[in-house]
Amino acid sequence: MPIRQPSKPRASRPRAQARPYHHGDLRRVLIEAALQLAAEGADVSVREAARRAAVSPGAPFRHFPNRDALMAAAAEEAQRRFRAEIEAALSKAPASGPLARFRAFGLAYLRWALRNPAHFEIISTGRYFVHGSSAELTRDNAELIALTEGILAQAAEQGLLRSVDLKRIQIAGRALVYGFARMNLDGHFPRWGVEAGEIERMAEGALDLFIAGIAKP
Amino acid sequence: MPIRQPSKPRASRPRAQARPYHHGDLRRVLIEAALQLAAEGADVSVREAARRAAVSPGAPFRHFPNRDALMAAAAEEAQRRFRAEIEAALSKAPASGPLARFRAFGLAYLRWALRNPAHFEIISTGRYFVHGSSAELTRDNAELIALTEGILAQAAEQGLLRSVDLKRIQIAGRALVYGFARMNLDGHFPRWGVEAGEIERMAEGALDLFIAGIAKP
DNA sequence: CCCTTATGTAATCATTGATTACATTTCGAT
DNA sequence: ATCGAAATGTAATCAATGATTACATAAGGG
Repeated sequence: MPIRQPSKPRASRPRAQARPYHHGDLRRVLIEAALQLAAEGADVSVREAARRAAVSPGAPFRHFPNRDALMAAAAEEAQRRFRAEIEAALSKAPASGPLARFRAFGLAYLRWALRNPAHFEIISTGRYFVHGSSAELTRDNAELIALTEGILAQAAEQGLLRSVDLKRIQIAGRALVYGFARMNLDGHFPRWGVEAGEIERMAEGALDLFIAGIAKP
Repeated sequence: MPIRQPSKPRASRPRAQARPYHHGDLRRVLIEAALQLAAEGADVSVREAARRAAVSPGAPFRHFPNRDALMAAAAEEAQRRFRAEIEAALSKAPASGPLARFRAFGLAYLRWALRNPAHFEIISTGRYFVHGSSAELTRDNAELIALTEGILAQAAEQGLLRSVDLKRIQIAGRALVYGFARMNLDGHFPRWGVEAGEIERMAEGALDLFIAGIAKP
């Protein structure tokens, strides 16, 4: 695993070749290429990523033992961005009530998933690499879940919920936003897509319906 | 498109070869092989389906123009089974109230999806063939949606719902069951899987929570 | 009975993931 | 500074797969 961050390839003797033999930060570039390919809707192949990095087809295997490892690394990067966006949204509504924070969380989740469908798929689907093989991904995800559990616990403390079965609420809420994100991803909103924002408004409506359902009347 | 159902290959002159040159019903067998492969967790390849049918690698292309067409046919078959199970469940609760029927629908949906994850994926994911390329699949799915809309309309007529925004309820409910089914499919219930039935009970709980949320108190 | 059509086989090609042998660069120990 | 080991890239190669083409065989209607 290449950990060191090599400085820009030193301008040494072999000035003849345009590209230096060593790439500089191939690992990062390959991950970026994989994410870009996914975002373009193309299927991610190691060779195509290598092609985009202007490198031989075998080079990526110096950094990733196999295709799955590349996809796992790409998933970790995507998950970082996903999580950053959610935490940013929450930090903008710090003092609001627990249910408002719950809503902000769900909305940020939905917005990111709807706007980065291919990256959401890589993160969530466990088809591109063995699910659970990345400790970072597992930990990040667990922390997000713990975050919602904390918010729900606050809501329960303040007597805002009809039911105190927090686990059930948590799972149902997760299934709702996950389902919405995946329905979009899987092409279940054909004609709505024509007007951008329509799907996000539907998602917001579904989330509000759910929250109204769990809130004490 | 081979429509005719050929009778068992006639025992004519060339008795020497064990298998007759013509297969009998290769199309059906290939679809079955594809579904079986998916159910086993293997990725479905045309060649492997041909192998299972004991036929040359090129033979499937006499029945399907490409891999996607085979997958689409497999999806149609799976959808038929899915729909049959839902309609059977509904026919067993014909006279119950609309909310009970809504619940029965959701439960049948979840049970089938949880017990036939790979087939559910083929139906729903639009990754194995161009989503919308199969008119039968599209129609079947639309009819299932119309079914739930009818049930919800009944519930609204009888004043059982807190909100009359049926479209929103429909979408949210669909996202919930779809999300639960896909979370299972995508490996988001790791440790719960140890005890079979645990996931189904969680699904039932989430569904009941949702129904309690939309029902008038 | 023959001829058209449907259906299967065999050979072949491009793409892809993966491995191996070899070349070049980098870096630390001396 | 220099030398050798480790890191990193290239070239060649392999097996599997989707797909196409030329050819072989079966089925059934005139």
